[in-house]
Amino acid sequence: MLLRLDFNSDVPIYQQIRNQVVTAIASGELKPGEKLPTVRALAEEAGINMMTASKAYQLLKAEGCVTTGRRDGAVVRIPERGVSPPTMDGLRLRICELRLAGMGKEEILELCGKIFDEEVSGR
Amino acid sequence: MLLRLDFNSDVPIYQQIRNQVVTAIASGELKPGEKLPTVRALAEEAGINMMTASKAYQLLKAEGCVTTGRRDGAVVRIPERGVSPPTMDGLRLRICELRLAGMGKEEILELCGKIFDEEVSGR
Amino acid sequence: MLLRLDFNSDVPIYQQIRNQVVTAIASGELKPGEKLPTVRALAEEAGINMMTASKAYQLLKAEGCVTTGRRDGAVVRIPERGVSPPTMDGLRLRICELRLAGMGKEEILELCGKIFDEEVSGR
Amino acid sequence: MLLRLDFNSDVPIYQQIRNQVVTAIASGELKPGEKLPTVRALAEEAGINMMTASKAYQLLKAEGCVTTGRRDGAVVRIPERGVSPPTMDGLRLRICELRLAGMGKEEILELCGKIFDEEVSGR
DNA sequence: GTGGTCTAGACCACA
DNA sequence: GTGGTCTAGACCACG
Repeated sequence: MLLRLDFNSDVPIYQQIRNQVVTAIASGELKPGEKLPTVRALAEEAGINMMTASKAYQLLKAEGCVTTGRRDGAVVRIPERGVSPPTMDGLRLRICELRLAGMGKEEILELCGKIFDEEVSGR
Repeated sequence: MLLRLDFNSDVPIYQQIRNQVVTAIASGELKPGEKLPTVRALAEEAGINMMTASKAYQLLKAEGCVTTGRRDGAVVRIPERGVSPPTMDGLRLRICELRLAGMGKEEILELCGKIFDEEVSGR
Repeated sequence: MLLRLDFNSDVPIYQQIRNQVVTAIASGELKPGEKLPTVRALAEEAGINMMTASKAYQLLKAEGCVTTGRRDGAVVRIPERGVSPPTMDGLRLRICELRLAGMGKEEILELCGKIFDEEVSGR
Repeated sequence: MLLRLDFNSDVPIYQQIRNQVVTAIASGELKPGEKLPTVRALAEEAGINMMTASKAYQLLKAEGCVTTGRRDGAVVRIPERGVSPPTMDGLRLRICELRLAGMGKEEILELCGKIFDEEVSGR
């Protein structure tokens, strides 16, 4: 899995990592049981600090997307939790933005369907 | 239009304002040509710093959602720009999160349609 | 409020801080709305790093015991959450330990009542 | 006696073992004089490192909950020591957490009594 | 001036 | 060798 980090973004690096891992799991690129790089390896690969990498893993752990044991490093999991309020709020906002960009209901649904198919094609 | 600000949120105040204005325009609660309060008035009403209110308007102006006249007045308009990359990225992320929360394509599309109907009912 | 940190303890410093704040809130020493020192002030007072102090506040924030805004620093809150599983597990373990120390049911209940009265006397 | 280890927990494996043995003794599931598996056997059964198993036994021995013979054998005993400070501190913390979760004195005592009855029923 | 983020190191408990 | 913790600084967004 290849990370694409934007160091100039307002989005914290650890959040970018979290987002990309979430996306990768949803798309099937990362499968349950698969091992993620160690914090050290990730930090070196991505050219970031260990603590930043660690924080990303802690976020993912708190969401139930990975388990970080003392044995295996970080391992991918499928979380059991339902939809979180931030997810709903974010979705609502994006749909409003699409509406403002001139899209109608059908267009939006088509777009969402297309995104779903693209992202989850591998699964 | 009533602003609901959460001062404990991680989302910056100015961003909350921007989001709520965007949502209000999308829902038809705010209509093109309608005048928004001045920066000063908004700051007083909401109990926030003038710089914060100003920043929110700047954001909205940059997105083409308002036009700001000579003084502080801001007038609602419908932006002409298409869908922005952040919007697309955000939407993609939310859909991945829904997928990870266990929802299938049909459920997600249904949810999006429901949100659209709720938010844009007034228009 | 005075913090007593044991730098030789296995319990992480940020956890010690969290525990003492929780105890202080329960005892009424800290009241809702009361302001906690800034991370910088706390770090200096306690002779610890800013990030350690910050982590303690983040823990408390995640538990709903404080709100850390960009305006006021950290402010004490009464959390709305119910009893967490770790609390129950910890309580269960301690009761077993008391049993093993030779205490009977009545003695244990008396002890718990005494602790409650001591800790929550100020409230 | 069946160990239930959570390798994803933040609680160290050896501590989990210690806790469960303590609980088992308190509940009467393990009786004084009863033999525990050797370090080697325990490690194999539970799929853990021998050092981890050994550390758990060392903990229990230090607390007076087992006596270890010449080889690896460990025999259950009832400790003579009184209540340890960590136990008291932990109990105090849990009671504060319960208080913060909104429980009153009566509720807490009732809960403690219920836990006692459940855990120590077999004795 | 606040908390949030990040860096570049170090030490330690765990396994 | 892993992740967790901590330090001593720095920069930045927010207000």
